[in-house]
Amino acid sequence: MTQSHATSCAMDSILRLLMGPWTSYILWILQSEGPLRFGALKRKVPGISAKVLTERLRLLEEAGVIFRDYKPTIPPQVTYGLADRGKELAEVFKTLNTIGRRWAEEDKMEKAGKAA
Amino acid sequence: MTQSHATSCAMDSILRLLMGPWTSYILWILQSEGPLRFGALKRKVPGISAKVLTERLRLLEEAGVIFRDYKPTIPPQVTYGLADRGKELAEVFKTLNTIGRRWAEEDKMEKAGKAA
DNA sequence: TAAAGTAGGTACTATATAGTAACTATGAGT
DNA sequence: ACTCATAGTTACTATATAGTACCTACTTTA
Repeated sequence: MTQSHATSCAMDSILRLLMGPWTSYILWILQSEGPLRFGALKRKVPGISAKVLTERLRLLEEAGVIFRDYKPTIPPQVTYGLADRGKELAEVFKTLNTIGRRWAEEDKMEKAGKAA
Repeated sequence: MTQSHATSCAMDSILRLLMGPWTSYILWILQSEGPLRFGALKRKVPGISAKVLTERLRLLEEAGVIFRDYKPTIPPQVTYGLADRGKELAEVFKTLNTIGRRWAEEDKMEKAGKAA
């Protein structure tokens, strides 16, 4: 049995989406830099391959978290940006980020205390 | 290059923790049912193996999200429950859950609208 | 004497998927 | 004629890890 049985809550589908590799980083960039073209976005996420970036963007678009604006010029122009749902998520991100920072702080203090 | 390079933000480590298989489900149960013994918890997460449950619990404990209370009786009694950090996360969970539910609602409406 | 329950640990396998490299069409520039 | 850029796609490989099955020590109960 795979875990799909047990993942009944709505939150889980969001987590599953967000947790793909690079995903949170991609959203973070789109949130802080605004809409970007594929190539520009790829350059902002050093190390990601076109394949994986495409994969992630497709999933995020399908979930309605980002929009995709395709202009069939030559060469084509494809722009990605946060949709309403993405902006909603960005708020939660900020909370998680704050919590994460505080935890890291606490852990550091704890370690320093033990070392003393 | 693996993605570790790119995951600089604090939020990411939390997401990475939460997203392990079953993890959010485990936390959800501990939040709604209170502290549970290993066996009881395992029974509440149908389909999970002892190995994976142990693995997840260890990670959550290491992150300070849950506590582990070990009593070396025979047979041993080990109780797990939400620590302060876990309760903090539970708040974010509720937000995500609400958002997830609304999205699912919206998606359903959308689909119904298209079908008509 | 044997089975069952506790809380796991160990060894192995199977599979999903991240990563790599090469390829697509089109046009612009030199 | 050749290269570069765009926005991907396709085919292949490599690896991390979820899953399965079996093991531990000890006691209680039948």
